[in-house]
Amino acid sequence: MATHAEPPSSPPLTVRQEARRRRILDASTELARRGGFDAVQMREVAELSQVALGTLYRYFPSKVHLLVATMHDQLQRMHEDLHRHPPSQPDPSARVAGTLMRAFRAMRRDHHLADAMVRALTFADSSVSAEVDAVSRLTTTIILDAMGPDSAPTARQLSAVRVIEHTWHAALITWLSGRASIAQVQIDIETVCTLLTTPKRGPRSGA
Amino acid sequence: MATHAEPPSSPPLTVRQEARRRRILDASTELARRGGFDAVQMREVAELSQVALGTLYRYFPSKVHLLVATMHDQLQRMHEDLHRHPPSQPDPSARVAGTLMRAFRAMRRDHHLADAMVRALTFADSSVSAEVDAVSRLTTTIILDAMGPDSAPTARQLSAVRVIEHTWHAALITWLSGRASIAQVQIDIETVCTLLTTPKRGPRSGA
DNA sequence: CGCTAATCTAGAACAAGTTTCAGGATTGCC
DNA sequence: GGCAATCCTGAAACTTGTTCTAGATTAGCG
Repeated sequence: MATHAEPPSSPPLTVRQEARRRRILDASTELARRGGFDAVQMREVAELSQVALGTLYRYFPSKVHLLVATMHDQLQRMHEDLHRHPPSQPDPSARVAGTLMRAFRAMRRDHHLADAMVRALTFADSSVSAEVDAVSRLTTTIILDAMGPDSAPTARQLSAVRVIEHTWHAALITWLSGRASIAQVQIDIETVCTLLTTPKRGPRSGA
Repeated sequence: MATHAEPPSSPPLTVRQEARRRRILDASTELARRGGFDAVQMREVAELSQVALGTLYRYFPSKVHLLVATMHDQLQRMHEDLHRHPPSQPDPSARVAGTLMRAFRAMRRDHHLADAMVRALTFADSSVSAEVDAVSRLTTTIILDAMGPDSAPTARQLSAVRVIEHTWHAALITWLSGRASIAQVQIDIETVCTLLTTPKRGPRSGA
């Protein structure tokens, strides 16, 4: 399976097509940076990336597809960055919280871009599930990387990672819409990350 | 403060205005039940509720406002229902999980309606924050009710409730878009609810 | 090179959310 | 009952996501 969903059809893209796709993603990122979700207008993306509107829709069948792909693109950058400078806290759960807070700082630097990407991600319906799944898998990978290669994660920890992702997205949303402060987001992330180092109680899957 | 945001301005609504508002909410609910978010078209809502389009916009300044208000309306019904038949599990955390699973069953019965309400809730931007906040407060109330009147919740538990709400919304989204099974949603909810009965570790606020 | 299929372009057209406006109906108030 | 302010109606207009069409361009291939 490819790292990202292939735009038009199965065959590999030509060089020019790859370049078009990149121009489109860059235009999307740039417009999102300027004004968030609303500023990413399909006509403007087409113009800025020097591509006809119909072509844009051939590469990304909807605005939401485009923005989810943009998020995937940005996440990949962050993933590489994390490989270069991995979190250094001693505790796995603290490393995960630290990683998410680092991502959060990046979002704060570009809150318009964050707005566009996160709104698209949560607004996506089933027609975008493949692309959203790709983003979700990448996020999971980033969190598991932050936990460290120590031991294989327990079933309980995998459940915790799911809940951490849920909380991460929902906390971002409340922050983006101005209903939660930065401090509140931090508390929420730290709270949910304690799930990683909690003694098993309900579930049957102990380490 | 009123339980719901007043539609046009501050003064209390006349009887006819109250009736209009109710017709609009009912029309919204009915259309959402039929076909989810996309089926709630403002022109159709106006027609079905026998109100001019301009009037609809006077009561609810956008489609998202309307659907968030619809969610608030439905949550109030569920809240009353819970008062009549409160959850009976012995453990507070199990009562919360049970309550959310009951809500989830209601959503499964009307998954189109759930789609419309939840998508609107998470798509809402800052212009809807007052209304979204009202929904959030009501949800918090429902969860705290489920925990029981025993003792006042600790600070740690209040943080846990926030994270539970985050997880609840995000898990619903993944289910609605077909990326998570019913069983998976249940696991996520049960996982996050263990936060309520976890020994304090990071925070300083012990019971 | 010349052919064919796929792709790309420009632009019109369509759909649904939102805004606007002129005029009629209701309401509050004296 | 009459007056002013507000609200409501009906319809058109505007915006932006999406689709469609007809004609270039390009890619792959003999």
